[in-house]
Amino acid sequence: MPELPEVETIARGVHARVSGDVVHEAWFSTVPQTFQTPRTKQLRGLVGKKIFAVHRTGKHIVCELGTPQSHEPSAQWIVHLGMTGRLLVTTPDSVVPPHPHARLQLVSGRELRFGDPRRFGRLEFRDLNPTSRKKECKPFNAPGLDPLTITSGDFRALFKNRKLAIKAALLNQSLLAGVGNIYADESLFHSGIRPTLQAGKLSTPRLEILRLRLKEVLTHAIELGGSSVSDYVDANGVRGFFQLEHCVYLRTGEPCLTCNTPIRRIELAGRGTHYCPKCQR
DNA sequence: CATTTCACCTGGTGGC
DNA sequence: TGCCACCAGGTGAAAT
Repeated sequence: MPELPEVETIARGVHARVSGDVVHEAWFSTVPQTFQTPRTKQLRGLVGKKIFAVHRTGKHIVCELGTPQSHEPSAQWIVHLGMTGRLLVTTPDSVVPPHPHARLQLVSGRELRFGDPRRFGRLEFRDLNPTSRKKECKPFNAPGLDPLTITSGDFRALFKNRKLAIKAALLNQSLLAGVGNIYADESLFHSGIRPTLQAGKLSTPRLEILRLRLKEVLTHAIELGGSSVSDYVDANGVRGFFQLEHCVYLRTGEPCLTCNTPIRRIELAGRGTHYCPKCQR
Protein backbone atom coordinates (compact mmCIF):
# COMPACT_ATOMS: atom_id res chain seq x y z
CA MET A 1 0.00 0.00 0.00
CA PRO A 2 2.50 2.51 1.07
CA GLU A 3 4.96 4.48 -0.93
CA LEU A 4 7.55 6.97 0.23
CA PRO A 5 5.14 9.60 1.66
CA GLU A 6 3.06 7.04 3.56
CA VAL A 7 6.14 5.25 4.90
CA GLU A 8 7.73 8.56 5.90
CA THR A 9 4.53 9.61 7.69
CA ILE A 10 4.35 6.33 9.59
CA ALA A 11 8.05 6.37 10.49
CA ARG A 12 7.74 9.91 11.88
CA GLY A 13 4.65 9.00 13.86
CA VAL A 14 6.21 5.88 15.33
CA HIS A 15 9.40 7.75 16.15
CA ALA A 16 7.49 10.48 17.95
CA ARG A 17 5.65 8.01 20.15
CA VAL A 18 8.08 5.17 20.86
CA SER A 19 11.63 6.48 20.75
CA GLY A 20 13.18 6.06 24.19
CA ASP A 21 10.74 3.29 25.04
CA VAL A 22 11.80 -0.29 25.82
CA VAL A 23 10.33 -3.55 24.50
CA HIS A 24 8.86 -5.41 27.44
CA GLU A 25 7.33 -8.39 25.67
CA ALA A 26 6.73 -9.45 22.10
CA TRP A 27 4.22 -11.66 20.30
CA PHE A 28 4.54 -12.86 16.70
CA SER A 29 2.19 -14.74 14.40
CA THR A 30 3.37 -18.00 12.87
CA VAL A 31 2.87 -16.94 9.25
CA PRO A 32 6.27 -17.92 7.90
CA GLN A 33 6.57 -15.59 4.91
CA THR A 34 6.19 -12.49 7.08
CA PHE A 35 9.49 -13.21 8.81
CA GLN A 36 12.53 -12.44 6.69
CA THR A 37 14.55 -13.30 9.79
CA PRO A 38 13.25 -16.36 11.73
CA ARG A 39 10.61 -15.27 14.22
CA THR A 40 12.39 -16.85 17.20
CA LYS A 41 15.49 -14.82 16.44
CA GLN A 42 13.39 -11.65 16.15
CA LEU A 43 11.68 -12.41 19.46
CA ARG A 44 14.98 -12.97 21.25
CA GLY A 45 16.52 -9.88 19.67
CA LEU A 46 13.68 -7.48 20.43
CA VAL A 47 12.73 -8.24 24.01
CA GLY A 48 14.52 -5.97 26.47
CA LYS A 49 15.80 -3.62 23.76
CA LYS A 50 15.46 0.15 23.85
CA ILE A 51 14.16 1.89 20.71
CA PHE A 52 16.57 4.76 20.02
CA ALA A 53 15.00 6.09 16.84
CA VAL A 54 12.73 5.19 13.93
CA HIS A 55 13.31 6.37 10.37
CA ARG A 56 12.58 5.60 6.73
CA THR A 57 14.87 4.42 3.95
CA GLY A 58 13.15 3.80 0.61
CA LYS A 59 9.87 2.09 1.54
CA HIS A 60 11.37 0.50 4.65
CA ILE A 61 10.87 1.59 8.26
CA VAL A 62 13.98 1.05 10.38
CA CYS A 63 13.89 0.93 14.20
CA GLU A 64 17.31 1.44 15.79
CA LEU A 65 17.65 -0.76 18.86
CA GLY A 66 20.13 -1.26 21.69
CA THR A 67 20.43 -2.26 25.32
CA PRO A 68 18.78 0.28 27.65
CA GLN A 69 22.14 1.12 29.24
CA SER A 70 23.96 1.83 25.98
CA HIS A 71 23.77 4.89 23.80
CA GLU A 72 24.73 3.33 20.47
CA PRO A 73 22.24 1.18 18.52
CA SER A 74 23.42 -2.41 18.20
CA ALA A 75 20.50 -3.90 16.27
CA GLN A 76 17.73 -2.97 13.84
CA TRP A 77 14.15 -4.04 13.34
CA ILE A 78 13.12 -3.41 9.75
CA VAL A 79 9.48 -3.24 8.66
CA HIS A 80 8.35 -3.36 5.04
CA LEU A 81 4.60 -2.82 4.70
CA GLY A 82 4.06 -4.47 1.32
CA MET A 83 0.65 -3.47 -0.07
CA THR A 84 -1.56 -3.62 3.00
CA GLY A 85 0.77 -3.61 6.01
CA ARG A 86 0.00 -1.37 8.97
CA LEU A 87 2.29 -0.25 11.75
CA LEU A 88 0.37 1.29 14.64
CA VAL A 89 1.13 2.63 18.10
CA THR A 90 -1.84 1.81 20.33
CA THR A 91 -2.99 1.32 23.87
CA PRO A 92 -2.87 -2.35 24.91
CA ASP A 93 -6.65 -2.63 25.25
CA SER A 94 -7.51 -1.30 21.80
CA VAL A 95 -9.16 -3.79 19.46
CA VAL A 96 -6.68 -5.87 17.45
CA PRO A 97 -7.70 -5.75 13.80
CA PRO A 98 -7.68 -8.95 11.70
CA HIS A 99 -4.35 -10.36 10.46
CA PRO A 100 -2.04 -9.25 13.26
CA HIS A 101 1.58 -10.41 12.86
CA ALA A 102 3.54 -8.59 15.56
CA ARG A 103 2.72 -6.98 18.89
CA LEU A 104 5.49 -5.32 20.86
CA GLN A 105 4.42 -4.41 24.39
CA LEU A 106 6.48 -1.44 25.55
CA VAL A 107 7.50 -0.53 29.08
CA SER A 108 5.47 2.69 28.84
CA GLY A 109 2.33 0.57 28.39
CA ARG A 110 1.97 1.34 24.70
CA GLU A 111 1.95 -1.30 21.99
CA LEU A 112 3.63 -1.24 18.62
CA ARG A 113 1.59 -3.44 16.29
CA PHE A 114 2.10 -4.75 12.80
CA GLY A 115 -0.77 -6.26 10.81
CA ASP A 116 -1.02 -7.22 7.15
CA PRO A 117 -4.00 -8.95 5.42
CA ARG A 118 -2.26 -9.66 2.11
CA ARG A 119 0.99 -10.82 3.69
CA PHE A 120 3.24 -8.99 1.25
CA GLY A 121 4.89 -7.15 4.15
CA ARG A 122 8.14 -8.34 5.74
CA LEU A 123 9.77 -8.10 9.16
CA GLU A 124 13.54 -8.35 9.44
CA PHE A 125 15.92 -8.23 12.39
CA ARG A 126 19.61 -7.37 12.22
CA ASP A 127 22.25 -7.71 14.89
CA LEU A 128 24.68 -4.97 13.91
CA ASN A 129 28.30 -6.00 13.98
CA PRO A 130 30.65 -3.44 12.40
CA THR A 131 33.46 -5.96 12.02
CA SER A 132 31.37 -8.55 10.19
CA ARG A 133 31.26 -8.66 6.41
CA LYS A 134 27.87 -10.38 6.38
CA LYS A 135 25.09 -8.34 4.85
CA GLU A 136 22.68 -9.16 7.68
CA CYS A 137 25.10 -7.54 10.16
CA LYS A 138 25.35 -4.22 8.31
CA PRO A 139 22.98 -1.29 8.85
CA PHE A 140 20.05 -1.55 6.47
CA ASN A 141 20.03 0.76 3.50
CA ALA A 142 17.63 0.90 0.57
CA PRO A 143 19.47 0.02 -2.63
CA GLY A 144 18.24 2.93 -4.76
CA LEU A 145 18.79 6.68 -4.38
CA ASP A 146 16.31 8.85 -2.47
CA PRO A 147 14.14 10.96 -4.80
CA LEU A 148 13.94 13.77 -2.22
CA THR A 149 17.70 14.36 -2.20
CA ILE A 150 18.99 13.07 -5.55
CA THR A 151 20.98 15.56 -7.66
CA SER A 152 20.25 16.46 -11.30
CA GLY A 153 23.35 14.62 -12.49
CA ASP A 154 22.62 11.44 -10.59
CA PHE A 155 18.99 11.51 -11.72
CA ARG A 156 20.00 11.83 -15.38
CA ALA A 157 22.58 9.05 -15.00
CA LEU A 158 19.97 6.63 -13.62
CA PHE A 159 18.00 6.67 -16.87
CA LYS A 160 20.78 7.02 -19.42
CA ASN A 161 20.61 4.38 -22.18
CA ARG A 162 17.70 2.59 -20.52
CA LYS A 163 15.31 0.95 -22.95
CA LEU A 164 12.41 0.44 -20.55
CA ALA A 165 9.46 2.80 -20.19
CA ILE A 166 10.06 5.77 -17.89
CA LYS A 167 7.26 4.63 -15.59
CA ALA A 168 8.84 1.18 -15.22
CA ALA A 169 12.15 2.87 -14.45
CA LEU A 170 10.55 5.08 -11.77
CA LEU A 171 9.13 1.95 -10.11
CA ASN A 172 12.47 0.15 -10.06
CA GLN A 173 13.57 0.35 -6.43
CA SER A 174 17.22 -0.28 -7.20
CA LEU A 175 17.27 2.95 -9.20
CA LEU A 176 15.06 5.23 -7.08
CA ALA A 177 13.97 4.06 -3.65
CA GLY A 178 10.44 4.85 -2.58
CA VAL A 179 8.45 5.67 -5.73
CA GLY A 180 5.39 3.44 -6.26
CA ASN A 181 2.41 3.35 -8.56
CA ILE A 182 0.55 6.45 -7.32
CA TYR A 183 3.50 8.82 -7.29
CA ALA A 184 4.93 7.49 -10.56
CA ASP A 185 1.64 8.31 -12.32
CA GLU A 186 1.16 11.64 -10.55
CA SER A 187 4.71 12.90 -11.12
CA LEU A 188 4.59 11.95 -14.81
CA PHE A 189 1.34 13.88 -15.16
CA HIS A 190 2.80 16.99 -13.53
CA SER A 191 5.81 16.67 -15.85
CA GLY A 192 3.72 16.28 -19.03
CA ILE A 193 5.50 13.01 -19.80
CA ARG A 194 3.80 9.95 -21.32
CA PRO A 195 4.50 6.94 -19.05
CA THR A 196 5.33 4.71 -22.03
CA LEU A 197 8.25 6.83 -23.31
CA GLN A 198 11.63 5.12 -23.25
CA ALA A 199 13.55 6.37 -20.23
CA GLY A 200 16.80 6.72 -22.16
CA LYS A 201 15.19 8.91 -24.83
CA LEU A 202 14.05 11.72 -22.53
CA SER A 203 15.95 14.98 -22.97
CA THR A 204 17.98 16.43 -20.12
CA PRO A 205 15.49 19.32 -19.56
CA ARG A 206 12.54 16.92 -19.42
CA LEU A 207 14.37 14.70 -16.93
CA GLU A 208 15.10 17.74 -14.78
CA ILE A 209 11.41 18.69 -14.83
CA LEU A 210 10.55 15.14 -13.80
CA ARG A 211 13.05 15.21 -10.94
CA LEU A 212 11.63 18.50 -9.62
CA ARG A 213 7.96 17.53 -10.02
CA LEU A 214 8.56 14.15 -8.41
CA LYS A 215 10.19 15.82 -5.43
CA GLU A 216 7.32 18.36 -5.19
CA VAL A 217 4.63 15.70 -5.37
CA LEU A 218 6.32 13.55 -2.70
CA THR A 219 6.96 16.53 -0.42
CA HIS A 220 3.38 17.77 -0.75
CA ALA A 221 2.06 14.27 -0.08
CA ILE A 222 4.16 14.01 3.10
CA GLU A 223 2.70 17.34 4.25
CA LEU A 224 -0.80 15.90 3.77
CA GLY A 225 0.03 12.67 5.59
CA GLY A 226 0.09 10.47 2.46
CA SER A 227 -2.65 9.04 0.23
CA SER A 228 -5.46 6.94 1.71
CA VAL A 229 -6.87 5.09 -1.30
CA SER A 230 -8.62 2.33 0.59
CA ASP A 231 -7.24 1.53 3.99
CA TYR A 232 -3.94 3.31 4.60
CA VAL A 233 -3.58 4.95 8.01
CA ASP A 234 -0.59 6.41 9.81
CA ALA A 235 0.96 5.23 13.10
CA ASN A 236 -1.92 6.83 15.02
CA GLY A 237 -4.63 5.31 12.82
CA VAL A 238 -5.29 8.59 11.00
CA ARG A 239 -5.94 8.70 7.24
CA GLY A 240 -3.96 10.90 4.85
CA PHE A 241 -5.37 13.56 2.54
CA PHE A 242 -3.22 13.44 -0.58
CA GLN A 243 -5.76 11.23 -2.41
CA LEU A 244 -7.80 14.43 -2.76
CA GLU A 245 -4.94 15.89 -4.84
CA HIS A 246 -4.62 12.97 -7.26
CA CYS A 247 -4.84 14.19 -10.85
CA VAL A 248 -4.71 10.88 -12.72
CA TYR A 249 -4.31 7.92 -10.36
CA LEU A 250 -7.57 5.86 -10.32
CA ARG A 251 -9.34 8.58 -12.36
CA THR A 252 -9.91 6.47 -15.49
CA GLY A 253 -12.51 8.10 -17.74
CA GLU A 254 -12.81 11.19 -15.58
CA PRO A 255 -11.91 14.56 -17.13
CA CYS A 256 -8.33 15.79 -16.93
CA LEU A 257 -8.21 18.67 -14.44
CA THR A 258 -6.22 20.71 -16.96
CA CYS A 259 -7.88 20.02 -20.34
CA ASN A 260 -11.02 17.91 -19.65
CA THR A 261 -9.79 15.03 -21.84
CA PRO A 262 -10.82 11.69 -20.28
CA ILE A 263 -8.00 10.09 -18.30
CA ARG A 264 -6.78 6.90 -19.95
CA ARG A 265 -5.81 3.66 -18.21
CA ILE A 266 -3.33 1.18 -19.67
CA GLU A 267 -1.31 -1.66 -18.23
CA LEU A 268 2.42 -1.03 -17.99
CA ALA A 269 5.01 -3.01 -16.07
CA GLY A 270 2.13 -5.10 -14.76
CA ARG A 271 0.51 -2.12 -13.07
CA GLY A 272 -2.51 0.01 -13.82
CA THR A 273 -1.19 3.21 -15.38
CA HIS A 274 -3.17 6.43 -15.64
CA TYR A 275 -2.42 9.45 -17.80
CA CYS A 276 -3.89 12.29 -19.83
CA PRO A 277 -3.41 11.53 -23.54
CA LYS A 278 -3.41 15.25 -24.37
CA CYS A 279 -1.27 16.73 -21.58
CA GLN A 280 1.29 13.91 -21.53
CA ARG A 281 3.25 13.36 -24.73
C1' DC B 1 23.21 -7.79 -17.51
C1' DA B 2 18.61 -5.58 -18.75
C1' DT B 3 13.94 -6.27 -19.09
C1' DT B 4 9.42 -8.59 -18.72
C1' DT B 5 6.17 -11.60 -16.63
C1' DC B 6 4.19 -13.89 -12.99
C1' DA B 7 3.19 -15.69 -8.46
C1' DC B 8 2.43 -14.49 -3.99
C1' DC B 9 -2.18 -13.06 -0.77
C1' DT B 10 -6.83 -11.10 0.99
C1' DG B 11 -10.56 -8.00 0.45
C1' DG B 12 -13.50 -4.49 -1.60
C1' DT B 13 -16.54 -3.22 -5.38
C1' DG B 14 -19.79 -3.50 -8.92
C1' DG B 15 -22.46 -6.28 -12.39
C1' DC B 16 -25.83 -9.81 -12.95
C1' DT C 1 -28.18 -12.34 -0.83
C1' DG C 2 -24.77 -14.86 -3.64
C1' DC C 3 -21.47 -15.59 -7.13
C1' DC C 4 -17.96 -13.89 -10.12
C1' DA C 5 -14.70 -11.00 -12.45
C1' DC C 6 -11.70 -7.52 -11.69
C1' DC C 7 -9.00 -4.37 -9.24
C1' DA C 8 -5.72 -2.86 -5.48
C1' DG C 9 -0.34 1.22 -2.44
C1' DG C 10 4.93 -4.20 -3.81
C1' DT C 11 8.58 -7.08 -5.07
C1' DG C 12 11.52 -10.99 -5.88
C1' DA C 13 12.21 -15.14 -8.70
C1' DA C 14 12.02 -17.08 -13.14
C1' DA C 15 11.89 -16.60 -17.92
C1' DT C 16 13.35 -14.21 -22.13
